[in-house]
Amino acid sequence: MQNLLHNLNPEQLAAVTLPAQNALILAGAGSGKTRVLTTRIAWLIQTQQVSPAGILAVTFTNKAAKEMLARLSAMLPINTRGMWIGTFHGLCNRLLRAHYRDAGLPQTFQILDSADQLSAIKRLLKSLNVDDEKYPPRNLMYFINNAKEEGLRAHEVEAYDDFNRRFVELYQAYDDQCQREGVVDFAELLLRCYELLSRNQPLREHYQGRFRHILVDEFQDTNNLQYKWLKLLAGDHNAVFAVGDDDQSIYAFRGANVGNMSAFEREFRVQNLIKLEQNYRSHGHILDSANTLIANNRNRLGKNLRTDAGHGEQVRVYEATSDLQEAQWIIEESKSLISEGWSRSEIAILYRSNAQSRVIEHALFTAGIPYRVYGGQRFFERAEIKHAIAYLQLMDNPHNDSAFLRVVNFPARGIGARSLEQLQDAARQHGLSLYAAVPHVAGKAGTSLGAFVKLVEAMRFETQNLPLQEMVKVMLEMSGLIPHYQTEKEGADRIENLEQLVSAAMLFVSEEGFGIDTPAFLGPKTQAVAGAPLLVSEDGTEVLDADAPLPAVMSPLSAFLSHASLEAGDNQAQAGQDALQLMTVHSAKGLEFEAVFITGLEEGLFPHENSAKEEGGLEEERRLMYVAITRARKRLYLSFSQTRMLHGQTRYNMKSRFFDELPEESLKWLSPKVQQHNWFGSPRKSAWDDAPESGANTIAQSFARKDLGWRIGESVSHQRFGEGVIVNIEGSGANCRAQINFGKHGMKLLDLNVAKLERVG
DNA sequence: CGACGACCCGTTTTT
DNA sequence: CGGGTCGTCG
Repeated sequence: MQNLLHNLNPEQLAAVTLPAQNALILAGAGSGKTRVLTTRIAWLIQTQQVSPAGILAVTFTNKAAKEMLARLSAMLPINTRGMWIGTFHGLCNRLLRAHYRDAGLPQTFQILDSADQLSAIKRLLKSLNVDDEKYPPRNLMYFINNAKEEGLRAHEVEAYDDFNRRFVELYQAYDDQCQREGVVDFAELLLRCYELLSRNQPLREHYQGRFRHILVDEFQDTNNLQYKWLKLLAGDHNAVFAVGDDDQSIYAFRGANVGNMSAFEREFRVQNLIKLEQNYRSHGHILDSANTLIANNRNRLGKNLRTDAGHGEQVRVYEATSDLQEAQWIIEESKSLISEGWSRSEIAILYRSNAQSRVIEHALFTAGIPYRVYGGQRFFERAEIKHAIAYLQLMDNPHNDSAFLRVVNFPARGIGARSLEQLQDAARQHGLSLYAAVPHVAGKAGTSLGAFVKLVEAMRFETQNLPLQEMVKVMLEMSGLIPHYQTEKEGADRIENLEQLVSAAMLFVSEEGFGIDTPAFLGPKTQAVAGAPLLVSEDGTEVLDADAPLPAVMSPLSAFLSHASLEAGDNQAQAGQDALQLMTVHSAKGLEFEAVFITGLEEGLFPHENSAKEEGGLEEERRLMYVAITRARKRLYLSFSQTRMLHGQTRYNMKSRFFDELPEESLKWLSPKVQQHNWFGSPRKSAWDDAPESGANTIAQSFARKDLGWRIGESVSHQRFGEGVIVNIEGSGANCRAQINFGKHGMKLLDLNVAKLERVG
């Protein structure tokens, strides 16, 4: 125990050793949040306040769950298998698998990822002859997911007008389709589980009685349904230990509700609120910048990070003339960091939106510096993998129409649109799945469709007693996927990926205990079963507690398919090599680097222009900036550019308002703030007017002399609107007007003969 | 049935 | 500008 607790600071120690009551831990960036969470669990177990089976720890990402498990295994000598540590979705999946009957699901229900969900919706709209111009599939998807995340079924959603009523009807139709096909989307996983526990009292009481300690990571990211789910499981007697940081709430756009933190404090009658404000990551100037910036937000729970690390270096600020030149500067700066001995993987280049990476990538590529971009396509999202998964899905549950349609004619077997139309008609007529409707189709179409059904049956029969990885191998051959890609000239990469799928299956079997004879499987898991009470299902049959070994609850194939949907796999293409790290600010959350570049700090980009329209949008952008700043340990660079190529045209942006919210004494302006003169003799606040970059040339060309001596790209000041940049000038003489970007005051069209503008510089 | 061209649109993302 | 989708040809 001494070991566990030593080296904790007083606040951390207080949090770890709190009594078994609800608690809210406000954990600032770099304050040792994960450490507190895992040490808390270890301490509870080691002091025998709870058995491993009494722990429920919830995270948002698989990565976080894995890390927690890994740290725990290092801390505790015991087997961690009895503990429930996972994502909201993973845990709900597990509960639904164990209690599929009570949840009203088929045993082999399958999980739709977002892409699957969207195509299911498109298919629905088509089958109902709905105009997808008027009801865009994407909007319907948002509508459905939002409703589900509020815990609302179609019949509970208020239809306030005809348009909205149609959405509600389509929501109902979508749920019916999913039920018919035996599939659930991500939000459904949570909602179905919530409904299961709220309707089924014995089940609810069983799990409430079991999970005496519920621990939640990244609490600020919970949505309303997750909050309700936690409240339900907590009941009146369990202790919820919620860890989060309201200042790092950056996912409101996908349903996260920061308000859950104060709601939690109130509704769970939190007596124990502990702030972790000691930062172990960043040097002083960096931390001061973060603190000063975030102090501009209202509605905070309130927190100020401190460090013992000393001031360190100032934050370096750079003004570029063009996005190209900004990229070049980043490369030069990185090069000198690297030559000073900084490791490439400890340097991160962050941007607000993915589109910004292009220029930087290009410059890095030209300079021959290895880099890695996060956020691309993930393993299980690749087309060939999706095809293979569809075959596996059909083998497990042939009524999955999405899977059926994906591969019924891939590789091509002469089943065209007209055959499928006949089949879909027959299915609708008889209320059957496509698979089941095949016998109702006559003629040539019926024959080829029948052959496909026979193929699926054969794959199922041939593989029924094989280990998972063999099953995948056989499927790849019998389905014709491998032969197909062998004849394709660009198929080599795809075959390689398909082979990786076999490896993934093998790895899954060994890690998840689906290797039937492994000692890990027979050991602690059987004990768990013996100790777990049998539960009586609503239909009177006995079912196992959901911590029965997974093979007792679902087949290896079902489990692997869940895994493929819930954990789409890594999205890092070129792993291994020491490379610069490129990513959006969002994906940088939770990571840290020695040196960080925050790029494109311009009005309209960061803060993003769309954020102005949203309620609380600017505050979320500011939190995003806060997250970005707090990623850096020792060195932080901030950069912006006067011009930027976006959507095929040059934009003239003002520097981000966030610069005005940073402490001046912590900043060091690299590009001198001196007035210089360009070719036209007009001043422009910049040190780079002679930069021979193409971006600068674009400006030069657009500097064709307009009337009254004003120029595109020039910085001006207006009595009411403050500082702005001239974006365009139209007309001439008495009719000369300028379009000016006044940043937070927006774009204005001003008559240059009337407006009182002053040059800035 | 596949290839190619017109056209549209453009934050952030995990499960 | 560039990626993705849709529709029309061969």
